Amino acid sequence: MPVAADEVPGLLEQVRETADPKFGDYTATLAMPLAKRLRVKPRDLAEKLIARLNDSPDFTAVFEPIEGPVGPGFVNVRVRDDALARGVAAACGDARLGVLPLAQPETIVLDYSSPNVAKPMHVGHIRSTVIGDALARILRFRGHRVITDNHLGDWGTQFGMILWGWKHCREDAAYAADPTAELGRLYRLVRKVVDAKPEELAADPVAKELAAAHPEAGREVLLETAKLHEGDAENRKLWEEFMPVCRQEIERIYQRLDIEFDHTLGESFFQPLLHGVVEDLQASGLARESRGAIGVFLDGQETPLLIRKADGAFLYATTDLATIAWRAEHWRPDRILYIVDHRQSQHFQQVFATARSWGCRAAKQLAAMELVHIAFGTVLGEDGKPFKTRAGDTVGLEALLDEGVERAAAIVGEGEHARQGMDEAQRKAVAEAVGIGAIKYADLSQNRTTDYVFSFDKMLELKGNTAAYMQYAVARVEGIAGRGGIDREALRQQVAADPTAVELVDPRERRLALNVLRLAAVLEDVESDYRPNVLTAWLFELAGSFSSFYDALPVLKAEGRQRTTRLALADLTGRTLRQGLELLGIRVPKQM
RNA sequence: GCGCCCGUAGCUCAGCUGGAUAGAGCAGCGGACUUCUAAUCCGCAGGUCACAGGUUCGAAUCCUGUCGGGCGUACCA
Repeated sequence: MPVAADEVPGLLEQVRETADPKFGDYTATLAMPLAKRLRVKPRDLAEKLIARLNDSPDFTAVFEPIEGPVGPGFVNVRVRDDALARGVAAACGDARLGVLPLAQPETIVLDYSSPNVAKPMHVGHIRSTVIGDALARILRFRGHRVITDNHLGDWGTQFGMILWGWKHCREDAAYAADPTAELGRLYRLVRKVVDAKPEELAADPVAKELAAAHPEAGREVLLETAKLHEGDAENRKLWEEFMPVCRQEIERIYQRLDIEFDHTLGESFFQPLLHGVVEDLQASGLARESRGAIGVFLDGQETPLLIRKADGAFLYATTDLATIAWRAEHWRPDRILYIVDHRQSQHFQQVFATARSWGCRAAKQLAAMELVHIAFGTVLGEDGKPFKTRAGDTVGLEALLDEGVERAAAIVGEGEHARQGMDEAQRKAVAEAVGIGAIKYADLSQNRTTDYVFSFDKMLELKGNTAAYMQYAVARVEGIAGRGGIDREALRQQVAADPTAVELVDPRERRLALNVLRLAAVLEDVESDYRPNVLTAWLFELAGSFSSFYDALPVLKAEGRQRTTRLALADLTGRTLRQGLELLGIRVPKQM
């Protein structure tokens, strides 16, 4: 058959799960396009293909013999029950649940979260943080060398605001009592003074008065920022004093979200390099002066990428370029992934294009590196507008987490008798896992490219496609093991050593087995489009097939091989669901 | 103006490198707890996939156009 070797992967892509079990487990659609090119009838081609497959011992070891093509030329296959059982047994005995580490791992840098210090974290940060963390965990689990870096905004105008506020309206007592809160207050106050709309200002007498007393506040704030950047001793000292306070505040939220970074190299870290970036780009002819500023003019771009303002200050494009070069030089990654909202897509397009053609020290590395902007949509309120409080402020991230946990706690408190035995500490841990899990899961289960409507009522429904549904399924597995006094480790060793101990009879056992063995394929799909929702969709399916299984088929009361089979399936499903949720950064309580 | 993204069930969304009757959840209706956690399960009902063309054996998916929405578009990040 004249098919070029490099076409094979594409053809194999045309094997997928069937839409309906009556067509078998998998279907291949490759006969139709291939037949067209070879100018033969699709069904004839499919017939030949089937004959060869049926003759191949490798094929028949795993699949039932194929009877013939269906419809225009579909080739439908069904996995042999004994082969499926062997797969379950093998996964049971494997710490990685049957997922082989990648043969060719890459070094991948992930850039996500990146809050501005000194500004309270708000809903706007949740998507980048949660999606980035999940992708980092998934890529790492697959076997890649992952480097996570939190590119903190620690050098921008917001510090000018805080410095100005510090000098004009600080309250020392408040700062002594709670520095974070006072700095937060100063930031919010000065931001209003500087760029609030008239109606917003009217609603805040303190800010209004301050604005009236300092009509030049906006300019003065920029001046404070500029002084900091120029190395002014007083501002620099204050910056050094404020930074740990701000970092601590952010760290507390990350701890609650179970998020850790390998590095936190903020904008300030790259600040000494910025001058060189501009000189370099000018020298290479990529950047030139225009209207007093310096920008990179790219073909097909209406506007330049500005790297230095007319007043001499650098911009975030400058920092981004410096950062890319630094990472290329020091980490030599194959890929850098930026998990940043979709509004910055043009910015990244320009930054990436500039970096690729930039002839700096790391030029070779830069040219070979894959730079990816992983964009996501805006978080909206239930009114379909950007998520704000009733007063019109952005919603603080911490308050959001509190509310999620609080609502979850109310639900944990009521209902099922099994929960009545839990002590206070357990309930609290469950509420935290369910509440935070719900918030993370709601975000991750949405296709990241679209805007998403934030609704506690929906995410804490605790039915349907929510974190709690999966957590509950795991708790049920734990319940079986606990109630039955099962030594799970021994069970795993037993079935791994003797796969014939597993025998799939009931269609629900079969469906569960087919589903639970898909983890590796699903993670591969997640990586190909950087979409965690592929993982959540599968977890939901898996938990669903487990719930049906659990509901209809007794496990502990079964006997002999049937009992072993069901125990093995339950154990494997529990572990797999737990692993999947952990890859999303979601905690899984043993009991709930 | 130009560029990017998006219009799928009453609501919130999957599905988008073309595949068989378009899927979930919620809401609605009807069933299932003396039996391993009912935060569950089983069933019913509900859609001209914005619209119009085109490519194809086959289109929610690819191409073109129209309408509607969001975002971005020179010195914020």
